[in-house]
Amino acid sequence: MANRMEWPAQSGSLETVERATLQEQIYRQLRDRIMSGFFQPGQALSTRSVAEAVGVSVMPVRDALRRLEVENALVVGHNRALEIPRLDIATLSEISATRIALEGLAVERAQPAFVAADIGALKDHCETMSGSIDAGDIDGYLGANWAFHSHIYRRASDGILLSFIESLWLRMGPYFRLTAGDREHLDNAMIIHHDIVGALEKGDAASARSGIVADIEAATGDLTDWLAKDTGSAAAS
Amino acid sequence: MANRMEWPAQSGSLETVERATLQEQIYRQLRDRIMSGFFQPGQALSTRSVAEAVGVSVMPVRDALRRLEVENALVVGHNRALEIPRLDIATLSEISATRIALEGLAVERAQPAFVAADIGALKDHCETMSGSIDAGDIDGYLGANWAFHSHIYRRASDGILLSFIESLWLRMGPYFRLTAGDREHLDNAMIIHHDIVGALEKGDAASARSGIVADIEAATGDLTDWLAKDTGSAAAS
DNA sequence: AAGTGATATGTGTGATCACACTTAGAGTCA
DNA sequence: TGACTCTAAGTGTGATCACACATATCACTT
Repeated sequence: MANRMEWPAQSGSLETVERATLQEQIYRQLRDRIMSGFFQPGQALSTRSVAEAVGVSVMPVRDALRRLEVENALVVGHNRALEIPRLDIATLSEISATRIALEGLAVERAQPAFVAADIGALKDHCETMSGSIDAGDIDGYLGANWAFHSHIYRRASDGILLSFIESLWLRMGPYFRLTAGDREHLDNAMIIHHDIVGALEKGDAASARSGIVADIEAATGDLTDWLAKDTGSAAAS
Repeated sequence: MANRMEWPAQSGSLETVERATLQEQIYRQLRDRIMSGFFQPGQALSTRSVAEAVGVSVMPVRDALRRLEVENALVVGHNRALEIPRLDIATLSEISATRIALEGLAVERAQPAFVAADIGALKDHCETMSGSIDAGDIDGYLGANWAFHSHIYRRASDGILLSFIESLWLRMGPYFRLTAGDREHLDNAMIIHHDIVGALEKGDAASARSGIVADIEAATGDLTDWLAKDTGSAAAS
């Protein structure tokens, strides 16, 4: 009974996306929820519980969960059920270093392909982020933040590199929300974002890369502090 | 009939690995064959054809193929069937840049963890490679080459970073064999490998990284030439 | 002879069932 | 009271079936 999933409201949105396989719809829904921090680290997602929650058979759920497992967004847990992976400092360090390597490469590759419309899109995303911060809308901020970054990376890759970066964000998704409430962190992030836009506007790939690296290191630093503080106090199973 | 798979000899080895799910055994077998260049680029691998070839139902094959699809080792092809992806110059360039970023990072992270036993293992792999070259054993060379590299990367990561690197090798696997027949390429590669071992033995992470980068760039250069020559002559569908 | 339709084949998708395995817990016995 | 066994629930795994869809082939019509 402890594994009973809470699957509020949004469940109906599964029918909205027509013309896609059930497996694809479920995958995308779970993926969005993982990246936006809907699920708690350690929460179990078994095929039957998810299948019952969305009202389909286990087959498409099985495919969706397996896909997420391969992408490192889920790991086998307690009694063979898949669950949201917990993050320790060592793993966070590895993920951060990998993010710097991949996202740094991506922004360098993206810069030559950037046109005025891309700069405009990035500025729009920055506007959305600022507005969400003022409104206290963490979901809005996180969504715009990913839209900002993915717009850049999508100019560098149409395949493998982008899928790797998405996998890393998916892995950190459940934890992004935890540090996104801090105003100081958010203000600093916005400064960095504007620096990145400015660098890309000037065609300065090296500075753009430095900006991305600074953004990743800031997020990693905040999360490292949070993890260190958390492991000291929380003993919840 | 054109999609009829040829599945010679080794098929029996599926039963050798006990204590693993069928899906896992099939995945591993397909994975090894892809990385060693057993399958031709463009060759179709449908669930039913593979299931019939190995003598199981479609379920475990379906899982194994999906996993490989998520890892970019297979792509949806002609009539929705999965097939070995073809490589074009632009994709090769992206893969190469990503390999440099990730494998360069991995060797830098691995260096501090290296001990004498690791150096010895690398030298053993070099011996195997040299012997395979002299014997004209391409499979032996490719296997030892991957063993050499993966031994290094395994000291840097137990998870995400390693899985990304494996995904990239899996993506290039079908093409490795094509340039591995050139003696000049092989001799050059062996020099680089010895340089890498020497750098790691001295604890020189920067030189080790340079060696890895040189190895990747050499392989990429040879394969780029091969692809350019191939697209000029081959018009086979 | 050329276009057009029906048909056969191959494909992934999804549902349902049976099974083996693991784990937690209640029950029983010493 | 403690240790043990047995049972029940929960889990992924694999087989089998039916279905929708895409493609190619062949016969039929014009």
